[in-house]
Amino acid sequence: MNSVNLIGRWTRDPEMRFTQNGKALTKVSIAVNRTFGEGADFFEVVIWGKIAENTAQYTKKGSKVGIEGRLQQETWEKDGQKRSKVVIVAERVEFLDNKNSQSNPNNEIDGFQAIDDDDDIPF
Amino acid sequence: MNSVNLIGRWTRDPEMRFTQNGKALTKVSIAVNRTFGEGADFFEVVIWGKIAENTAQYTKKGSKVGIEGRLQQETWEKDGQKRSKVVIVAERVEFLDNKNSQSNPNNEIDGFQAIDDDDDIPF
Amino acid sequence: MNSVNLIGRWTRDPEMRFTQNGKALTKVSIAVNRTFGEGADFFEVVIWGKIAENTAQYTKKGSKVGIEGRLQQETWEKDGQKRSKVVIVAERVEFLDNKNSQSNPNNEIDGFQAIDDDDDIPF
Amino acid sequence: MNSVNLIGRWTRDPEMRFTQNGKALTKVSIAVNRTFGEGADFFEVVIWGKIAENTAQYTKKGSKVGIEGRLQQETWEKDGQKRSKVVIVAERVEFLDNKNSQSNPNNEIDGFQAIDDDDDIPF
DNA sequence: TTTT
DNA sequence: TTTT
Repeated sequence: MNSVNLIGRWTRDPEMRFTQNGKALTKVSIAVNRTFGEGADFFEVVIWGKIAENTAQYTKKGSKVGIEGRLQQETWEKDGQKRSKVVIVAERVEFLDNKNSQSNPNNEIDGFQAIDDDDDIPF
Repeated sequence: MNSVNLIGRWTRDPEMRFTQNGKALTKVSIAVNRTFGEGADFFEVVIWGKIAENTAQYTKKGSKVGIEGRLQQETWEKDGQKRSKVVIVAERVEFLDNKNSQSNPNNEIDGFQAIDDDDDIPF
Repeated sequence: MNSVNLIGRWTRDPEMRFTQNGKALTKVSIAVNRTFGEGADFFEVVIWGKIAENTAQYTKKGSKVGIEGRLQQETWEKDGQKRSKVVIVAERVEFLDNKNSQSNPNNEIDGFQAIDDDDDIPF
Repeated sequence: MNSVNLIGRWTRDPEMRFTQNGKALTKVSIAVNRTFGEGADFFEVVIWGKIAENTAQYTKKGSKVGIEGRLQQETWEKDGQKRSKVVIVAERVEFLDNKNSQSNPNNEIDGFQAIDDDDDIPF
């Protein structure tokens, strides 16, 4: 079991690219406010596939989002040193800014996005 | 382990009362939209203590909220029949309507509310 | 967002069947102990696909499991009355009885089972 | 909202100490197996209060546990460089080794431990 | 209806 | 009984 749920705001615009095998990959950072209003924690978020595309397209720095995902340890080498950090792999991203509820009455982009990209999800 | 995380909207105004021992108790129902936009699920939510008061004071029918809590089985008797249902006991409620972000720059009621007033530890 | 995480024990043997479209469906009930040892809550669990098969094959009444899933409201009619109840749709089931850690050194069935076999809806 | 749920095993013995203000603090590291059996992720876990004491007393390297908690960003300075890492603050720890289910039929230490230390929780 |  |  490895499950994470967060609500927060992007601290910068989501950056999307395609990997060599053609899969969309978005990286972004989230600010999660602490319970009693004293500051925030900042985490790195990694998103794959169709929701990576949707997130890059429909959200930006400051957007409020809800995330369902899991924790992952990323490891790499730098100067012969093993380094590692914890990131959140988002499996669902819910867009929580209802600014567009006027202009988007059907709420099509508000709500969870599908996990996968290699398929058919209407979006 | 018993952990639930939801984002949704109240389907009616939260109803608060005080129990005999003076503890605030709010009951409300939440609509949680399904992933692919096809309908919603409706759940009953029970809130205790200070967040019960805050929820009743600052949210209403239609308010968007994030909930951290746990599942609980409520049981009772009716006509000599044992009945039971599942409710969510919310230990934190995050108010997600940023309408008030203008009028409430310090964001005091936006964000998680403390669990406790002055009593026992629910967590 | 709709996310549930539980640890508990099956209160009865998982019952598996295949739906008309050939998808495995397992129903079972879980007992989740409360924090301070006073009793338990009982919830109904619904499992689809390959993990439905694995759960039916490798677990039984009394098995300890961890569940990742989501809440779902089931509705039906009885005597012209609309009825409804809350169930947990398990998207992952982790088998926590390490009795078999001897006989199953590779731990292949201990740990999360994949959600799907070969089809739609990864989540 | 900031919620994490994990099942895994301690990679080393939990190390407990008391802070200056007399609060118990346990640090430990957890290995969480990936879904399809390919490897594990390793995370640092921080535990406060009574459950810090219980965890140090009743678990050790290799113990299987379930954790409910939240993510926290720890920051510090090293060589004039700002550094930061993500840790899990465990608010509940469930002991999942049922070795003692024989010798401990009442299961008193199996199950969640309370969060706080400044009180009375029977344990 | 209930698990350990 | 239901929210947007």
